[in-house]
Amino acid sequence: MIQNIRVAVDAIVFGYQNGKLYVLLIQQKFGTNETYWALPGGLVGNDEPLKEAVQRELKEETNVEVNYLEQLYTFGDDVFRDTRNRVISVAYFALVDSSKLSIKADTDAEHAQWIEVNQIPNLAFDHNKIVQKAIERLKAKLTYQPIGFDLLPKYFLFSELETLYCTILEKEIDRRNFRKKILSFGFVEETEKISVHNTGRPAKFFQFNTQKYNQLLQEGFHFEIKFA
Amino acid sequence: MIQNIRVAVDAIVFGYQNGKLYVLLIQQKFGTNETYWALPGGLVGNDEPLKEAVQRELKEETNVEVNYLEQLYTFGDDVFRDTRNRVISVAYFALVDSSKLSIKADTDAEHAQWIEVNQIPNLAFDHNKIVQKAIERLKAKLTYQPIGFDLLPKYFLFSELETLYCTILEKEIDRRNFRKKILSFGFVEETEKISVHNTGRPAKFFQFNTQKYNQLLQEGFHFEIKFA
DNA sequence: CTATCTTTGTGTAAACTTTACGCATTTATT
DNA sequence: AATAAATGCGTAAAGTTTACACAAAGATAG
Repeated sequence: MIQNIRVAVDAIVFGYQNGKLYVLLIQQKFGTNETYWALPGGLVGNDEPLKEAVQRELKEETNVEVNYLEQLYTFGDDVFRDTRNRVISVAYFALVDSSKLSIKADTDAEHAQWIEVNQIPNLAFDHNKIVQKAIERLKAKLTYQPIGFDLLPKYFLFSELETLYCTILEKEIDRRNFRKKILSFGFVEETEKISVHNTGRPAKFFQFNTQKYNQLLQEGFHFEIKFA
Repeated sequence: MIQNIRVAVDAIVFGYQNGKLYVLLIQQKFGTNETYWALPGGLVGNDEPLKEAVQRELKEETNVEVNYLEQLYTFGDDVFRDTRNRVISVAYFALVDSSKLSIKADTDAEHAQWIEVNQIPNLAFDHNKIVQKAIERLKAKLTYQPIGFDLLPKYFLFSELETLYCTILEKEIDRRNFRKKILSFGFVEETEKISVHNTGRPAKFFQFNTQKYNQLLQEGFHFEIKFA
């Protein structure tokens, strides 16, 4: 018996801006009239590593390069997901910072769009399920890995970091305890830069020190943020 | 271009007994003399869900039925893993309780064996890497999900649970604090049964109450055991 | 030019958890 | 009866988290 199964990759790319969480989707035409929303992705090349396939598809379909990329889950229990051929899909979870939220509408990227997570339409195949799983992963990871910083620009305000956590975790967090906790880790550093907004006391910009974080990891440090 | 990639599943099945952690491996013959150790697994059927494929292969090759099964990771970046054809492998992570550590040598199961994790030989393909990843997952999960109980018989002694944690996490844990912590959760219950061993005070058998655990989960409970 | 608004930045006391042990209890063995 | 080995219970000190109060810095309006 000859095995006849296709292998695809899909990407769930999250972006964050102004208290809102977005997912990168593409609009595809099926036939003449019908359009579908779907996750960026496609078939894997014969000699192409999975991770490279995701990056290639993202580049081709959306012209986005990600800050963070990890495998999420392989969806392959739905045997008749696609009616023509069996396809199993290796889904990847990715993050970009807000500077990339404006997609440069190159090549094929014209149908790519950032959609707010609570406004996601019906997607093709089992893509809604995949997005759901990705959101759960994002929520979980936020509390035990410092991935929140990959969703923010290099220099950010503490209030931005805090609002990001509140938005994604859908929780109220005490501003003062949050700041104390994060600063106690020692890998988020004050910079000289100062933000001047129209109202309130000017705030210092902070940055994530990757080197310091890695050093702490080696010393057995374990990142964790919990809020009841 | 036609895609020509095979899809396989592999299982990393852990078992525990008397302070030792084991992995289920199979011995395969290549040609006449050479034997290889490998993880149980094989190609997925055209209309077969991934999870069912793992269970089928396990049954066929080892005659073992698992207590716990979850997807681990999809290994597909090593393009020339197998020299003939590209194969991507969806690895599953599984647990059995000690009652199953004696394999009934049925059918094809004669070449299956439980090997202690720190005595694992060189395995076929990238299977050593896969096992390593599975051990990491096991260590991590032990601290945030009550999966330790799937490695023990229905009725177990506190000292067994404690030694299991010490063995797998490779840490010293204070016996008294461990007991207090676990009992405080409320889903590990004392039974009437009493163990009489050759030495020391007889100990009560305990059991995991799944129903109680699920109820707590619904109330927002989050399992966690940390030990510095 | 001072009062007010808004957001940032620092501190501190109470409640809760974790850690580190001490010791009594129950059996088998000498 | 004394000893050894493992179980079972308790408590004080150290550390963390939670809840909340208030000062500081700039913008704006009167």
